[in-house]
Amino acid sequence: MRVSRAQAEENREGVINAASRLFREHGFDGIGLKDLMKGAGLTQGGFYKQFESKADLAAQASRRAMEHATRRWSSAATGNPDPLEAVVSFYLSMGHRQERSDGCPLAALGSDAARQSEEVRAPFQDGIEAHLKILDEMMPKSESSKPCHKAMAVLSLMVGAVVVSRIMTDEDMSQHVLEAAADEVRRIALSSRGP
Amino acid sequence: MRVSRAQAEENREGVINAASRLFREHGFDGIGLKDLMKGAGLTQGGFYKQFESKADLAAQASRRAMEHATRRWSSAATGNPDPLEAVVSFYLSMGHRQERSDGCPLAALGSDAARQSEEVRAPFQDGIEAHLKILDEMMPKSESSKPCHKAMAVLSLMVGAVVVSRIMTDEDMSQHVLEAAADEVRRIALSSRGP
DNA sequence: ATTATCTATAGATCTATAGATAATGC
DNA sequence: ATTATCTATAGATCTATAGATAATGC
Repeated sequence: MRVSRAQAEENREGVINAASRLFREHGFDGIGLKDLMKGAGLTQGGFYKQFESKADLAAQASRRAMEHATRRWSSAATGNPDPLEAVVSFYLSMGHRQERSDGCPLAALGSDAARQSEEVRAPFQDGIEAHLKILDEMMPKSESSKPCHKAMAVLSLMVGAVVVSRIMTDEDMSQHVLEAAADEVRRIALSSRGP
Repeated sequence: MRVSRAQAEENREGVINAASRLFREHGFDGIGLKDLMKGAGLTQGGFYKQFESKADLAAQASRRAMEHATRRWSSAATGNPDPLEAVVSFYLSMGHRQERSDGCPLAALGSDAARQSEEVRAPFQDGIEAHLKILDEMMPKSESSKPCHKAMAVLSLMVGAVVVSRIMTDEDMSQHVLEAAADEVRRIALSSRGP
């Protein structure tokens, strides 16, 4: 029954990784400890030897998910002639709309996260800052505006568009929302970029 | 114990109204039938004489909340010299950020709604269309673009900003996000409005 | 007589804990 | 001997149903 320390650590990571997907799919309140552990091939009983509480796992799984999302933005941006377009084209796509469990945690858990304790919201705060930093690099350098001003608007627009798009039952309108958001993101990035 | 038919109908409405607030506060999975009924001063037992299921109440409460939100936009807009500014100033405010249970259902329940059945998502779809119609009136008339193109981007931006703003633990940044979104909404509305 | 609401309960599931089991690590 | 994971369980809560109660509506 007992496994090596290395294996135990691997199992713990497995739970966090599974939870990062399962929470995005079902919400923090939509899945129980039994299924979270089963997601990593374990049983419920070991949970409290690995984590302080369900909120503790929620916090760690959210951090994992946000870091993964940040890396995805980062790698889409670096080495691309048009970094913003690269991000827009995967984020504001019907593919992203459909795969909640592997997509942006802000869109999948945003409304849920707002209801959580600081413990759970903190990793989102950090992840948002990391996203803004990446986005800000792509924005026109306007000396007058406050830090990340445009990046904040663009992130809000992108997250909001995916949330709204996922709610809609009308698939055509749903896609139209993503396209409208993409067009506007491009306009924001172009604005005042000239001389 | 039995009450008049008029009172019974009033009680039913009371449950829907209470639920429309309580779901926004706690999420669809974050509150049970007992507390939903208690919100209207009733006990759990009568629930299934009033509603088909919890999802049925979720759908009706969501419709009620979306209709209320639409009226709020509508009344802020009509009779105001600058309708968009009127909507922006209540929607993208710290006051709205803080009062989840009386605020926009899209921001409070967006991520949750995306996980629900069509039955529950349909009232959101209808409410989104109603919001877009109001917003579209305020947008510059561009003959070339598709219907509600800019309105869709503005709605996404506003919803996303409130969602992101509510997640953030850093209050200053949280307010900054709302301000950045407000600035960008104004820019979008102004763009290509000139000759 | 009908029925709106109540109390009570079934059966499932939730978070969390206790103690057994069996393999690691010393 | 220690400990990672297991089975089992406590106690609360969840959705949903059954049947009692008491007031309305005919």
